[in-house]
Amino acid sequence: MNIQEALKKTKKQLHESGFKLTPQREVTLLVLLENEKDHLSAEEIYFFVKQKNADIGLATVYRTLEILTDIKIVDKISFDDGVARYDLRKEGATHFHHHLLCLDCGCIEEIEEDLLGEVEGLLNRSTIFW
Amino acid sequence: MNIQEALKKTKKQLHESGFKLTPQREVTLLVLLENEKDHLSAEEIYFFVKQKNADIGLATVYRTLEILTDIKIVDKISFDDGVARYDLRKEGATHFHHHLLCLDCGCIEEIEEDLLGEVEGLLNRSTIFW
DNA sequence: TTCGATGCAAACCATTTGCATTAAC
DNA sequence: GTTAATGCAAATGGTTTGCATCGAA
Repeated sequence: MNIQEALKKTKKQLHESGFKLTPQREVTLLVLLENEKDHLSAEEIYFFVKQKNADIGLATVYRTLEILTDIKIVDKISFDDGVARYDLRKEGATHFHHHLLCLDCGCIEEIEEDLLGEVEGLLNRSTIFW
Repeated sequence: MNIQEALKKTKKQLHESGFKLTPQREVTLLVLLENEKDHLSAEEIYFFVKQKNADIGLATVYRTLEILTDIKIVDKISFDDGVARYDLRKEGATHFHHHLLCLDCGCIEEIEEDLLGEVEGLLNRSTIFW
């Protein structure tokens, strides 16, 4: 699926969840899709969004990310550096995946293997993994 | 191992790492040992420490917890609520364990099963798990 | 005696919020 | 036209830091 298709799909999800489709939300989604491999912080997303000549405030980026987290389009990740990062959910992913954080360079890698599948079966939906 | 033994042992670890054994550090260790089952935040630890009539500032608690994290006596855990929690390492534990956070009541449970053992074998010591 | 440790208050900084204005529906 | 969404600036709150003092070694 290319970016335009994915954008269309996520916009539809937003709309179906009862939210208005504003240009600010659209450009934030676009930045997330264009940087799917990275784990961007709100400030970084704000920076990229501004580069697209978007008229947007940082608070709106935060508010948009909160909505996207609520409707499960992105996952919010907290490492110990005091900055939350946001990760687009993989197509069809039903649960969180893990990350490796390099203590030397700070880079983040994803663990592809499904480490939690077995345990998740035991849990109800009021529970999230960490 | 009872609390007094454990305290003696962790104090030794602190000292062997080149840190001074101050009353503030000792009482912080004691609170951590007495609440081993909980996942206390710095503020909560400060509260318990103060209850022991200790003359200590919140900044010292933070500084002590940073040291204890560095020398691997505790693990620092970040959920998405903006408060770091601190978890005494289990005796002989060589890697991080996982947590379940209840979205209704906020309680935290530990996952006993070793979910990461296999993958850890692939990694060098510059890497931490999340 | 020395140098690390402490307490306090101020600084920091990511995130949230109040409010008047704007725009999606 | 209604109501949610936005931008801005101010507030929030957990954590860190500067600095003078203290005390473990």
